[in-house]
Amino acid sequence: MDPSRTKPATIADVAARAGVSVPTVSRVLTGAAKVSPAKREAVEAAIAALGFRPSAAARVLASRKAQVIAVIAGDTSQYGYAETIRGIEEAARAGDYTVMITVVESTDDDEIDRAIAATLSQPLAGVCVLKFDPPGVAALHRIPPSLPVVALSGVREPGLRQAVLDESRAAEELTDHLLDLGHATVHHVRVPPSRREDGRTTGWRRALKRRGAVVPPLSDASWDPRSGIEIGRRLADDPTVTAVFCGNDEIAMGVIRGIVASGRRVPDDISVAGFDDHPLASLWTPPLTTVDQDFAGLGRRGLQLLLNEIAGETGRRFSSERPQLVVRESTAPPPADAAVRRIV
Amino acid sequence: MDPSRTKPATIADVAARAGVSVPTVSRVLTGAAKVSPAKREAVEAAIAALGFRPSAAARVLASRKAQVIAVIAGDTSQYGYAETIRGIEEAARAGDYTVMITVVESTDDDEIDRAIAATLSQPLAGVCVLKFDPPGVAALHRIPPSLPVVALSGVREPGLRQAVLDESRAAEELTDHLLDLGHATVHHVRVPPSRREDGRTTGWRRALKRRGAVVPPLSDASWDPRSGIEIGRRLADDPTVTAVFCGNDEIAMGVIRGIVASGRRVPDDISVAGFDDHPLASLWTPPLTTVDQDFAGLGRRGLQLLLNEIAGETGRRFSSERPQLVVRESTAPPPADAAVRRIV
DNA sequence: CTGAAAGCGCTAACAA
DNA sequence: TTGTTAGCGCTTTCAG
Repeated sequence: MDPSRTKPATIADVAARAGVSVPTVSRVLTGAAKVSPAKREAVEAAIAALGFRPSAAARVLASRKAQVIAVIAGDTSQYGYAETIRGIEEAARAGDYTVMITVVESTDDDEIDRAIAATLSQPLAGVCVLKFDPPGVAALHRIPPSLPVVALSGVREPGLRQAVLDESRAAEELTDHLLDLGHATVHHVRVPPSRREDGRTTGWRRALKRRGAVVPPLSDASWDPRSGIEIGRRLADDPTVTAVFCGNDEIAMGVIRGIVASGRRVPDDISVAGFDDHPLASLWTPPLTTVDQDFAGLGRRGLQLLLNEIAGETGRRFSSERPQLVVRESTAPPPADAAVRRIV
Repeated sequence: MDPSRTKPATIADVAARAGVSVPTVSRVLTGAAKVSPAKREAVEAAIAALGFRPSAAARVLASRKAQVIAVIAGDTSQYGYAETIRGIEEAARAGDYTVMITVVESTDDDEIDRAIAATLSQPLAGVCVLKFDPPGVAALHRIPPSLPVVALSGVREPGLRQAVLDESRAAEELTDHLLDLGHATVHHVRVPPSRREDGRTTGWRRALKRRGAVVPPLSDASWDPRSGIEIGRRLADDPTVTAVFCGNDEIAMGVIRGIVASGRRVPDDISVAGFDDHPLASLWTPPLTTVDQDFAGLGRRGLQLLLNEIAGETGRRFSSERPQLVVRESTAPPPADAAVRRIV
């Protein structure tokens, strides 16, 4: 009587109630083989009446086919990660897959193995690795080669099935925008890089070199927006700094805060640009010039690639998209005296 | 030779290689029964040599015990949700559980069932429902009663195993703070409520009534920070408005933007407070007065409660924590003329 | 189209 | 302590 004590119906219960054999029930469940309309209806009625839900565990065991996608990420609450995961989940749900999340916080192999052990012992259809930071990159190498894998990141790499957001091209375009405004060079604040050099930094450097501008030393920020404040202060103290490109919008907000605290204005004295087009970027004072990254789309594309591989398709192993430059009010031409100084 | 074609080792392979029976391998795996050191070592060596990883599906099927926790949420990329999920995942990983995420976007029973069907067919140890919005609330009722469930939310409700962040107390305190500053009353901008009335709104109303202040009409915002802009404009147009309490920090940022665009100052003309202590709240101009919510802690506490229930403990069914008021610079006494108008 | 028989990889009694 | 014997709930041959 107590529903909480009723144990779930099995396929045998359904078969009995519908007056058919167990394999017939299985056939209507999987839709694999033809079943006469009469029996099919009887089975469906029994399923509904019993509230039967097939056990995924038994199913996986018998069919050797899983319906779970594991997502491995270095972080889940950062804007970009959270959005990417949202896109993955959305696409997975549409394809009747379920998403499992595992966070890896370290780059140490043993720690990674420990973190992903519970997940890898699950029956997995495939794995999505968010390769935006060192832990994500390290985790990629610990996935058994027998599992279909797709990497999502900001830089193309050979030999990998991956969906990317072409950050270096976008960063190059953003740097060009600043240079076009008349700045002699552009400083860069880097967020924790995924490799020796991430796409944003690469694009920035490439634009500077192509235009013959000096490549100033990098500043390194953490993921915490407040880490930008001190960097902003330091940059503001250097009178030759007129343009700063930050690795993400949140750091840009911190940097602006630090610059303003030092008594210099944005963009009048110093232009500051971010990256990502965070939901608050347009609300910031001043509204941020940035690059719109479609993270949710990246997640969807990545999952699609993975599903293709799972289906055994030999087609595309790669999907790239170019983020869009969004010019707002935090970037402007350098102040007149800076321009003069440059010419001299 | 090709590792990608090697099929995974089974427990039988391990047993054969170690020269023991299958159940003995199982015993060292589960640690349930005593095994002689010699055999244990042989088994462990075989496991390592073969890179054996037990199949969770088979394990679940045989033992009827799952190691997966499903998290059902209405959103995953919002700051509060993302942080809560991070806390859940962290605690789950520590307890060797794995976390599965499912998003429900609708409040329609059929759609919810469709969304969670794939997840519920998995062998689940328990379910965490993030009950902060209407889809989350609706989803709670669609979980089979046979499954251990814990609800995470901002308001206590009887009959539920739940971890809460006592929002109404905190909202009351925040409203009191504004009233203490000398404001005649406080306006409220609500984010999509989880019930007829959410904790933030309840606390606000309670404080106002207790202090004998007028309860002004509510404004409703969406989750998009930009929806606050228009509301800010409208509020700024009403000269009697001197204090606004927004349902979250992001909306507060939008509201401030709208107020400033209308030519009024924050906090000089109008005080604005948020809720959540978003990572950018302290960087905003002006830095936001808000309430610090420990979402990650909420997630950890909730998961702990769920683990207790799974372990069959009859102990605490409830865990509550009081968010902390954080006073920064977006709130101040009302302008002198407003005070006069109030006395008259 | 349908049913009978045989597992999937593991754990849980039960003897030994 | 250890091995033997039975399944867990489902899918997959294979006959019919």
